[in-house]
Amino acid sequence: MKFLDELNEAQLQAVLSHDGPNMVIAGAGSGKTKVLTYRIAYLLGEKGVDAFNILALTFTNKAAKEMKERIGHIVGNSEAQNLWMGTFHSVFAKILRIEAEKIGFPRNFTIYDTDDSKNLIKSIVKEMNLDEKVYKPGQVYGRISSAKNNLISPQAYLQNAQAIMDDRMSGKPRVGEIYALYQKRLYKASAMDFDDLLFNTNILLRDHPDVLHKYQHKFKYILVDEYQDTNFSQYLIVKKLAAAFENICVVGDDAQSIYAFRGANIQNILNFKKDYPDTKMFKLEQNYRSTGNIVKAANSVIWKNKDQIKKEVWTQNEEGEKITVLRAGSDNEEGNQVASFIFDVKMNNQVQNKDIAILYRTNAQSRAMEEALRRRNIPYKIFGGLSFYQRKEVKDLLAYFRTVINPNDEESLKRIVNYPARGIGDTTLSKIIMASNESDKSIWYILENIKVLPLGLNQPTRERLDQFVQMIKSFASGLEKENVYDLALRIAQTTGILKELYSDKTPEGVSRYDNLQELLNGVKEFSEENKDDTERTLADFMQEIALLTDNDKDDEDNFDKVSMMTVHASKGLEFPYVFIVGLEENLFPSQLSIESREELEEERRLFYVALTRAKKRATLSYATTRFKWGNIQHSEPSRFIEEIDTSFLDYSFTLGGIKPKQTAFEDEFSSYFNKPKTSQSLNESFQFKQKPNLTKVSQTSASLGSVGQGDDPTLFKEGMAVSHDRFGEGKIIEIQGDLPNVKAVIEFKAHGVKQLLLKFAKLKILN
DNA sequence: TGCCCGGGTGTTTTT
DNA sequence: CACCCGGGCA
Repeated sequence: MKFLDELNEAQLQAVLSHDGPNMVIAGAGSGKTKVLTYRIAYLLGEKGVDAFNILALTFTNKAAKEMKERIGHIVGNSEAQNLWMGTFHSVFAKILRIEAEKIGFPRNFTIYDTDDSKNLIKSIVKEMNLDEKVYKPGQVYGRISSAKNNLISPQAYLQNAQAIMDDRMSGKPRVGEIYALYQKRLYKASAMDFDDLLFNTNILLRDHPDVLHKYQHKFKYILVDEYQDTNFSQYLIVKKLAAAFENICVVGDDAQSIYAFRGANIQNILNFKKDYPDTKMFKLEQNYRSTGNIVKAANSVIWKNKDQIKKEVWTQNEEGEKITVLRAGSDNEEGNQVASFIFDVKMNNQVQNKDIAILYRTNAQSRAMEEALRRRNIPYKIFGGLSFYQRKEVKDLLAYFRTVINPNDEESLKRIVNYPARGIGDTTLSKIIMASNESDKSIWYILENIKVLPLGLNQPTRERLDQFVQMIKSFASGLEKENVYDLALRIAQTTGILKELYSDKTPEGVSRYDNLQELLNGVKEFSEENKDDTERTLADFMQEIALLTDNDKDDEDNFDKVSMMTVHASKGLEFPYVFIVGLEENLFPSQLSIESREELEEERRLFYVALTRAKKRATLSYATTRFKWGNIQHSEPSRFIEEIDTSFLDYSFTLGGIKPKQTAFEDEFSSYFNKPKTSQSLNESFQFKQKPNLTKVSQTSASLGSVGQGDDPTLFKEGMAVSHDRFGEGKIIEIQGDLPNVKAVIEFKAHGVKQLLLKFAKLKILN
């Protein structure tokens, strides 16, 4: 095969070793995707393996799509089309639909997204009369998710000593019960959450040897990309499927494992050899992406980690420029420095915007960067954030689609039963929900029988509910015979959603309407993509969309913009010029991670990932003060900067930096002088919020004529009598926390005990 | 039913 | 600080 000469020796060996267990440790930028692609092409083209017998699992839909395209180029699209290639979730969702009945689910089960799951948990917490402040849906969901990723069922969870203790320690002893009820509700709704797609696949393969046998023999060759990011549930699926032939090839880089916090287990890659003693291991160590300086700097950092597979990434590329370090007095100034640096880089090196990326640890950091780029008229695009499919109006219409496909889907049903408003209020709904939970029948079942069930609802209400049921049924009758776009449009029109948004002429309303049009266009495209003769249904559309994220959509209008994203989101990407910002202790590495070695090592890997995105030049920046929770906080440079061997660093730019003592006012002032003086930017500079001044005043001197707000937080002591605008008079029982987030526990005469943040509470001292 | 206000809370992430 | 949520009120 002629394409094989495009590979280096290590890559070639990894491609040619087609049978048996193989592990490819692929350093950053070492041509990992190339090896996977050619390996599959080799199996297809040279070894005569049938595409239907190959299973390739990737981390994102995007990766799967790109790889399929590349393989298509080599062996032809029709052949590539037959590969089973996709994310764990999408591949096993497909299999679960085929085998659904075996584990007691209908084929049309709904996939709940994270929002659905959290809403469901929220209603369960309410039902159990638990405190929502204690049992926060997000946290409970996290617990349940990690249980599922470790294949711990609700029953097992309730008896799991570790889980019981953890929950007790965190003050949430009833998580196990919530989990059990949550699972019951999912079942009643014929729904699975993301983790269930993997959990239930495990159940399916465990309890049905015939099914296991079938897929073991179907997938004679299994390839797993980003193996370092698999969790236990995924690991076990792969292990079971591969057990018959052991033609399994995993590709990954332990140094780039950055998802442990959501259940990924780096041990999966470290222990692969134990599972398959015959493993042939290949190391791809030549980096084709970055300059010598960047590669060596990255090495010098990652070698500080204890947990790793020994390897040395090297490159033949030129040494390139050293890594620049920028130091700023504040987060805003950091933005300005980075923006002006970008400006210079563009001027001096003929660089396009799309060649540049700004990477940060947390999303919140994007704002200072945005403002600075905007002021210099540098176009940018932020990755991440609210996804198209999570927008309210989109979710609303999708909820109709979901209800039509699976009327048992309670989260969707609850969402739309009274939207657009049709006189079915909360009271009515809660009666129905209660009846549903008591009888263990779905809400839909109750609604279908609403006319004969004695729920204490009046005649007109029952009438309206019945009309709703009839409407959904009329849509459902079109599922099999109506063209998917026609049906979708009919739903959007008949329900009145389109009309409702069309009449809203505010900018937001217009944009919502546009979003619905975009969704409908998506359905139209989907129906026209129809390659085989079989008509694609609305259920097919939802199946495709449920596991899609914005990153998977092709971006049309991002052809020349600076990319801004979290380091996590940058994995697998590369840019000639990379700026890693906010390199400060307690930010990167994150405050949450500096206590244990394992977590700190993950932060270090994260930094390694960030650094190795850069092809030509990397710039690191930090600020000595930063706004956090509305306060200025002092910060120290990140240990990761110091961990880079100094011979690869260029500190000269930090010397001209503005002194850390500078006040925020001067900061804004200087930034004003640094930027092009167009009238527009002049206006913008006046729109700045004057954040720090107020805070400072209240922290240092006692209320200098503060606008009748309340007394200075430092003056409050335990035992004092105070008064509050709303709660009236009370007595301070306890003072907690540090300035400026001091909390007071106050017993009010009329309202009982409350905890108030002094900086907000506007408390007055009596006498 | 929807708006306003006070209060609470947060700042990895992806399927 | 900025955003979200729930409660109170019109």
